[in-house]
Amino acid sequence: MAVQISPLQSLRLWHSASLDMVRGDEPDLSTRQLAILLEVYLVPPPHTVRGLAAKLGVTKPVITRALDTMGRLGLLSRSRDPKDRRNVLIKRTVDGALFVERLGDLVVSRAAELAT
Amino acid sequence: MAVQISPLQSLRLWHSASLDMVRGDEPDLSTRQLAILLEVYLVPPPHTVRGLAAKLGVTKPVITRALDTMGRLGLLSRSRDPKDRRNVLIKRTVDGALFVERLGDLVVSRAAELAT
DNA sequence: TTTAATCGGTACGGAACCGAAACGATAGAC
DNA sequence: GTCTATCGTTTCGGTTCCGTACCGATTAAA
Repeated sequence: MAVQISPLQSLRLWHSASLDMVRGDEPDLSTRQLAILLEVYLVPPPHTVRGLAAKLGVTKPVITRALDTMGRLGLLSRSRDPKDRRNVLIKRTVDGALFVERLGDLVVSRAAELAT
Repeated sequence: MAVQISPLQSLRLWHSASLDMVRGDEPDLSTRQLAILLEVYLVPPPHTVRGLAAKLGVTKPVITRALDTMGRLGLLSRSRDPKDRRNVLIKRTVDGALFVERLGDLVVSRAAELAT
């Protein structure tokens, strides 16, 4: 079932959601960081640095730095792939799952408030 | 008419929209910049630096810098308020309106692709 | 007219980020 | 065992951003 939404509603939804993120206590993530976070939590594993870099169309250090920052925030973690120790597997965390869950609930509640 | 959307759909929608922004040619705006841009284009004027800072819960220099950056990109412009020359009024631009319009269309098309 | 309040912008030191390039570690080919 | 390719990370110089504090300009109050 596709979601029915008008351009103006889309913008208003994104607007209020962005405002909530900026105003919130948690440090607001950059667009790149958010894209990485959602990729990890919405797409089935495994996730590697190289794979994420290709998916986002950015260089590897961008991913490494974003993982450093979000790792420090506890939103995700890294571990070596035991099968191929060159790889690093990006894993979900409990805190990260809660964060993403709150994000989804936030959008839902903002969407419910939308007028035509 | 409120928009009906589930948490998972919300996250998938934000995910694909973020990916589009990151992958796009245009430099991807930060969450704060996007919040400012949408505030200016969705809320009736006038918009001042101080007002935006209060609305977003950030300091003035954050707004000044964001206006510098997005002004350089042609997404909005500044001009002194002739009524009270201490104020700076933030104004919309043609390029900015087109950018925001594309953003709305992008979300709509991504929403249409969503499965349950 | 002097004083105080209010605007946006700037200076500052520190932090995070950028892409390109080089690096060590690991794995596979020969 | 020796190359070679492929990982993720680090280094590099340069840019952008952060909040605090201060500045010049403008307005309003005394």
